[in-house]
Amino acid sequence: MQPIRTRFAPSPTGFLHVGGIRTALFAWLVARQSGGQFVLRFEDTDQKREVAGARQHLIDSLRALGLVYDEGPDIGGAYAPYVQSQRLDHYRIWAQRLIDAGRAYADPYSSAEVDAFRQQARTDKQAFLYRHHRPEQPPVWDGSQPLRFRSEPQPYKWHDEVMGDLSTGAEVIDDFVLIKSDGFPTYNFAHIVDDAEMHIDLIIRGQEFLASVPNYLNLYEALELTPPRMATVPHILGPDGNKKLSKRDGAKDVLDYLRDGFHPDALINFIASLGWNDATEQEIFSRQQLIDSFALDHVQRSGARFDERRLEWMNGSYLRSLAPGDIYTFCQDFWPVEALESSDDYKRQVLSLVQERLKFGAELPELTRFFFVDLPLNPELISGHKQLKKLSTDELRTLLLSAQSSLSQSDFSVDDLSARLNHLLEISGQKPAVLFSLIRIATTQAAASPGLADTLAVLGPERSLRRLQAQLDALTDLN
RNA sequence: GGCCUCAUCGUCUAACGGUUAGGACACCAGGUUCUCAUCCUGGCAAUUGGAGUUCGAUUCUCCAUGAGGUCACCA
Repeated sequence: MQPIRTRFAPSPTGFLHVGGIRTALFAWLVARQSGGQFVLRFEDTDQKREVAGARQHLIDSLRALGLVYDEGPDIGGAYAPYVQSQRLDHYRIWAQRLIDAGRAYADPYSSAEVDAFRQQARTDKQAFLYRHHRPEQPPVWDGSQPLRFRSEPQPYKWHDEVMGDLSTGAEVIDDFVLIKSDGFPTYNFAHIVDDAEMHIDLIIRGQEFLASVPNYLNLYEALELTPPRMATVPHILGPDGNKKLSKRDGAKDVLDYLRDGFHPDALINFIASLGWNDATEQEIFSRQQLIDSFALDHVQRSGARFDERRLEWMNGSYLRSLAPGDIYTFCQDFWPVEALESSDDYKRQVLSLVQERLKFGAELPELTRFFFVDLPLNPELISGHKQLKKLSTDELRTLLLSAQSSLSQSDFSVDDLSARLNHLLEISGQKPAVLFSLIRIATTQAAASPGLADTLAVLGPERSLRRLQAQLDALTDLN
């Protein structure tokens, strides 16, 4: 396989959401798979839309997900700079070539005049084409007017790595703006120059650019450039709508997912599988497996909905597979505040019990708080229990007293606790649903917890017996 | 309105003319001595509609419908 150079070229106008990440991921996968390079480039030609901090945010997001780029704004490379606002001289040179060849001209109209043309087209229920108003004797371009491309409309057929063979008629080709009156190039012009100069082999981008491709092809011809291969990926849709995923649809910053305790590998796996699969029934892919098996022609042509529940399942699957040391490291920032004073050893024991029920890191506090602090007694856990609510207070006390006397003799190893709990089951004649539930509730005051013997063993004798006593006291007060 | 693209279970998808239309998530039921979860077993559930082509269409063609994109001195 020939090495393929790909790029991710976001504009620093906001945070990076899953749609953007997916484009970056696919480009990264192709580069890694082929032994090529993955390039990051900032397309910051619209100063008005720039958002403070967005550049660093993009870099942080890619880093956090492990989408390491080989060349980019902050690390340089053979074709630096990788920031369009620092490449204006490059665009000037290519623009001059077009002017000299008679393929670019100054736009003499005011924006109000162009708007009027546009309005007329709308009234006539037609697509707006500037070239219908192309001036016969345009003024010499002095940089104060927009510079427009003099297109040569014709039909095009081309191949898209994802969408397949595409074609359009000449009616979609227009004289678009190359350089704005503020001196900055448009995306339409700048990306073509940059991709050519940076020797990008394959462009992967969202479907919002699909309609512009014929114009690009026309410009490539005027520039005497061979177009790179192109791949168009459909948008990721919101969870309940059909709209393109946006912040108000619940699209979150990928860093938010990381902050909530989603594992980068799981996030990568999930986003890759959103619209792509290798035609097998495999669902979980390691990073290397993704690199090995990814193929653009297996990317879905229709948009996919973002299903957070599936992400949670996948993340849980990843967390369960982590080795004890790795899950411990992963969870470091998610412990409840009450765990602050606890030893590493104790926290490791707790984690070994809750690892299999953790879907993402931010769930850790609610799952583990009772291991670190005595929760307030919650009478509803008993009064609302379908078995326990049938028992009298005296019966509950009797059961707890026998549990107390047996457990106080225990060394609190899991084996001994299990043996004693089984014995209690026999002598009390109660079902596990009654006896174990009661002891579990008394010692955790939590709606859910890991297995009883395991939980007691981690809690230890002091905490367990104290909580048993507290439950007894509460039941006594009721009498 | 013009142009382009898309269309399989609720969701993500497999089946590149022949399958009882497969898998996963979610959901439901049962099992794993208690809860929650894991794990196991089972269940529910789809080819947008209509014409063609063909011995045979999820698959090819056309039309309809629906959805998305685009028609910026934004990317």
